[in-house]
Amino acid sequence: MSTDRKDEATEVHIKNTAKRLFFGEGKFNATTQEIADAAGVNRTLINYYFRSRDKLFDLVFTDAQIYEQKRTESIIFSELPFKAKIEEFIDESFIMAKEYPYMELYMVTQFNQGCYFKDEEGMDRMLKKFYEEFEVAMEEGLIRKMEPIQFIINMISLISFPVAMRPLFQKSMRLTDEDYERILNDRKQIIMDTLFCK
Amino acid sequence: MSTDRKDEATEVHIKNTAKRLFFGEGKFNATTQEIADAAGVNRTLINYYFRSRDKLFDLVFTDAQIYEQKRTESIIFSELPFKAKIEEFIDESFIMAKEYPYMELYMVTQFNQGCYFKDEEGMDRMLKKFYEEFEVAMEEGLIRKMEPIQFIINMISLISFPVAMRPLFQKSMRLTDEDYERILNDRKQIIMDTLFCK
DNA sequence: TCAGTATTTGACAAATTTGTTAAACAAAAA
DNA sequence: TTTTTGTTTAACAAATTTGTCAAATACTGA
Repeated sequence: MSTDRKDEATEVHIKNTAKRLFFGEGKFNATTQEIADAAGVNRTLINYYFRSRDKLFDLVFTDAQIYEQKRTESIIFSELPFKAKIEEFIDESFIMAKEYPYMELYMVTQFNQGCYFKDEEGMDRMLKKFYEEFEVAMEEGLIRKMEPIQFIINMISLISFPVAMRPLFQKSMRLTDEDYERILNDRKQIIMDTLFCK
Repeated sequence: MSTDRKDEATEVHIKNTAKRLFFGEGKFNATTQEIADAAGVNRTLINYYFRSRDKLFDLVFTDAQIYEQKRTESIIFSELPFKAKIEEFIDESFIMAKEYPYMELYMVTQFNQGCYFKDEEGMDRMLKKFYEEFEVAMEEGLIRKMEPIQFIINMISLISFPVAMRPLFQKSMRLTDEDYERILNDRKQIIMDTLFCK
């Protein structure tokens, strides 16, 4: 039977290992051998469970995309007030970034290689809802006047870039691991202050 | 002779083509054959001029790093007032980003693979100078109170991320090329408004 | 022109990586 | 136990990619 515990364990274990290598360690070009070694399994099991290297890559990419969207959706359609939603999003993003600092970078490189976006409808629904609440917040003077898309770009940039670019920032500015951890911890407040007027 | 025009032409031409593929088109894993084809030369010329694929990659990486640092240095040590320096930096960055949108992304992936930073001394001099002027600007109430490093991270994030992440943003938010061009053009003002109080 | 030097090319070898297959092995059902 | 099904392994083949080398070509200065 293809649904017993053992089967799933190995299949899921390989996928999780790939996820860790891609998103956690930034090894975007891991070979099947490297993934198998990291998972402690025979290399050909990757072919057995996923047919090909590409199929495994696609699967991890799609999974991450869907997961991210679900996460964002649950915040946007929650009952929190606008500003609290943003705080929640920052918190969640930092938790995610702690485990998978290179995820966004990986997504971009995949999109560059011609991957396409999965759930366009869901994204449309989210953006519509966000735009509505954004308009209200702007009226209330919570945010400087600007296009909602610019606010979204600002927000995601301020959250994701420092995490994704950590090796570059840290090396070029000669910061220790402790320095950078502290800097990241301070960022939530900095980002809120930067995004909101009051 | 190894310094005549023809020699340099081919060598520089190959290097520029590699630069275009990496930084301009985001093809971080271009093979020697792909680079040679794009340059319209025989593949083995890459070995003739650069010994190995790795050496060529290193060279492009180092060149870009030095160029970026020089560019930043000339702004920081110019006679402009603080705020004008930031404006200048944004302008220059967008010009650069227009030709090489994936440069920063490439730098990060290279750093991830263990590349090291070249001119640490020069960077220290720049940071020292920047921190001094930053303190003054903060005293004058031009900027909200924060660590200078946080300001730098904010600035670079707001400038670079939207360019590097363009394929992701554009696809996930269903924006046309024209839409995104316009959004980027509006960003200089948005960034200045976001970074400065007055 | 001609010798000497630098550049370019194609053929080849080596290394790396992926995917297939048949056989061994393990677990569950008959 | 035997059969059946699903899982794991090693050996092999194929594809891709890199690097070397000798021969061919182009260029330079005497």
